[in-house]
Amino acid sequence: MFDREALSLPAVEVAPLLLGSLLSVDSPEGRVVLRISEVEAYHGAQDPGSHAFRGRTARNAVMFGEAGHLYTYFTYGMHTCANVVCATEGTASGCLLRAGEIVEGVEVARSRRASSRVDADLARGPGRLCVALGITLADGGADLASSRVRLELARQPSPYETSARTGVSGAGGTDDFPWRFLIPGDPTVSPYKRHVPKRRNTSLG
DNA sequence: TGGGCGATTGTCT
DNA sequence: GACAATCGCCCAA
Repeated sequence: MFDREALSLPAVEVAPLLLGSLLSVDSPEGRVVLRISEVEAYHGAQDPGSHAFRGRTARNAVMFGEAGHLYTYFTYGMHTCANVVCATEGTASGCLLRAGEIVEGVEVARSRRASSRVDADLARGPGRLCVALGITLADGGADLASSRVRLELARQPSPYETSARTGVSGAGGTDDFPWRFLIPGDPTVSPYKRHVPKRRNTSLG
C-alpha cells in the first residue's frame, strides 16, 4: 500500500519503513519491480550531508515539497540518484535509495545493466539502481502514488541495521549521522565505503 | 561570469 | 587498490 501519512515523518523514521518495500517502474520495455534493501536518510537544513544544507534552490525544491514524491539529481557528470521525499512541506527531508533486489522484470534490468555479471549487482548502488529501473532526471517530482514510478510500503517492517552514511563528505559522513539503513545479510546491499577526498593534480609532490 | 567539486561506477593492475 | 570519466550546481567576485 501507499501511505503518504507515514512518509510525512522525518526521513530517519521513514527509512526503516522503506526497507523491504517495493518500488515499481513502468516503461515501454516492461515493468521492473525492486525490493529495497538499503537507504540513507537526509533531513533538514541542519544536516551537513544534505543537498538542502545551504537552503532551498531550484535543484532541491522537490525535497521541500509534499512527502511521497520522487527527488532525482545528477552527480559526477554521469549518474542519476533517486530519493523518496519525506516529512511535511517546508522541511527538506528524503531517503536516498541505495540498493535493492530486482523481483520482477529481471530481463529488462539486465538489458539496461549489461556490465552486471550477477543479478545481485543490477541495483547495488544508487546510480546502478536508477539505471536498472529506468529512472531518469525526468522522473524528478513524480508522485509515487500515481505516476509511472510507484511505491508500495512493506506490510511488516524488516529487521535492520544502521551505520554511517556512504560516500558523504564532511561532518555528514561521520558516525554523528548513522543514517544509513540496511537489511543485514542481504546480498544486494552495497559495500560500505567511507568518503574518499577528491584526488586531483595527483602528479604534484 | 568562471572555477571547483560532488549522496558514483567501471576498468585496469 | 587506484584512478579516470563527465557535467550541472553553487559560491565567489
